[in-house]
Amino acid sequence: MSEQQSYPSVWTRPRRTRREQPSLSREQIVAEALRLLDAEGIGALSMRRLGSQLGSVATAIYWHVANKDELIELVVDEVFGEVKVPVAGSRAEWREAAATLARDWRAMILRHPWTVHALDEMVSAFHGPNSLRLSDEMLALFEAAGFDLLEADHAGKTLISYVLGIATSEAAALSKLARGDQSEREWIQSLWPSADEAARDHPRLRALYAAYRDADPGKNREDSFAYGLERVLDGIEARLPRS
Amino acid sequence: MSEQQSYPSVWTRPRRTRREQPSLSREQIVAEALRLLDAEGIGALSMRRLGSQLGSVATAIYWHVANKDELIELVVDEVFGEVKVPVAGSRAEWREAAATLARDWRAMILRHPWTVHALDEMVSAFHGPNSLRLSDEMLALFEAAGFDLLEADHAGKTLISYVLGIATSEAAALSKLARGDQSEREWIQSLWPSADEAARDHPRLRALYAAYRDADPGKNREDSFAYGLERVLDGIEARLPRS
DNA sequence: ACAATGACTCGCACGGCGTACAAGAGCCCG
DNA sequence: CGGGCTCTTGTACGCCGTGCGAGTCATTGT
Repeated sequence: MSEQQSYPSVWTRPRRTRREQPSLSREQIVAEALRLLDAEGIGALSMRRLGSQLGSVATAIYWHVANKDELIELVVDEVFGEVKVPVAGSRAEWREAAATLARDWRAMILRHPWTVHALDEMVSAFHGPNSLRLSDEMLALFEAAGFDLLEADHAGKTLISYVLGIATSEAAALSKLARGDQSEREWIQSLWPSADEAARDHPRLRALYAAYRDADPGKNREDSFAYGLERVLDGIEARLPRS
Repeated sequence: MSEQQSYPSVWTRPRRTRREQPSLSREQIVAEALRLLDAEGIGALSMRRLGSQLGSVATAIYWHVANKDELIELVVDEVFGEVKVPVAGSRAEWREAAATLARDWRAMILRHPWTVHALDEMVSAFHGPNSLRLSDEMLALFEAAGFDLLEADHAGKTLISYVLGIATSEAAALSKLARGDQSEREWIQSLWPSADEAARDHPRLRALYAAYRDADPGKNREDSFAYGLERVLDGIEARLPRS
């Protein structure tokens, strides 16, 4: 469909497939964009590339989508759809439900680290159906725990700010690694010169690096996330009206 | 210096200013880049634009800086330099010191909302001198409070993850507004259709929007940040060995 | 039966981008 | 005087997003 060889005769030219349905659709475009983003990161998503991946051309996309930003908004709302909010009937269940939500949200960001580079579009995507649902369900979760509406909003924002902050750092590092600038070995090695340099003026940093020297970085990130999550939940739980 | 008119005579042509010192320097380039970023956002920073702003051309910059990413790393470390960590002698002072640090850090991000789009470069910039100092001083702050090295690291990461997460959201919204896509009035109006839409399926969201209807958005953000900050500090403080 | 409309797709062109590369220009040291 | 060092410039390449007009169907109105 994309190759334009010149056919020698009308007869050999393939009859235009009757247009049973449009060859492009918004869903198809969004799906392929998501595939590209997950596979190769934000740098690989260009309208030209996306068009050819769809067996078409860049400009054809503009019928279905206003511009690239809008396309990314759609993809962002799509991945918001992957986060499910657990329902908690009792206050006892609330803490575990909130923790599960936080872990799922972080996992979603780490599955799609390019979201980190789409923050502008995320602002708009917050009006998408999936993020509206997410916000609403989260509000419900915190209300069920015993907060009134406004404090439920604040508490929820607190939790997701923590998740967003830490997952964003992780995702940025991971996607930088994944883009193949350097392997994990080289990454650590590139750290050591500045660590030595730092040793002169910053003894605490040196001690910290030494402590992390031979640890599994993935496990470190998990532990660090889990630690902070407990602290944030502690702080929020302390505000709950005593049962 | 950038205009290349042909002079009619050797005499009218300005004598090449003897090169007392190079006409460009890394410091100068970084400073001008920062000015551009603060004034017009990340979209306005192109090597060509920066070059002409410096009375030169884009390619001249590459003598002083390897590439655009490295330039941004330098600017990012520069703004890290704006954050000062208060020293806390006693445990009693720790909480206020940590809160001050968090507020300063957020203020820095809101002063330079483009940092939000430079996350990849921030990962590298974490090896810059200013961020090393920042990390070290923060570690010291949490150690002084009574944590051992590793928990000080975790607790510090928790606090800055929260700050980063919430300030990032704020900055993304602010810089999108600032880019003039729409005024604050239009922004709120553009919210209402989707709020009405949301009302159908998401009654809690509607109630929340109504509650925020006539409030000052700036103050809301302040309150929200302050609330979460207290919760996070509560959660961390609860882990301190009892005095 | 035929024309008109609307839904899509495509080709072309514009102005911008980062940056590789090579040629200069001014200066210092021999 | 001449070579080499430091720094600046011009040119060029291959990308990018997207506005615009022309083309290609399927459907609808007459």
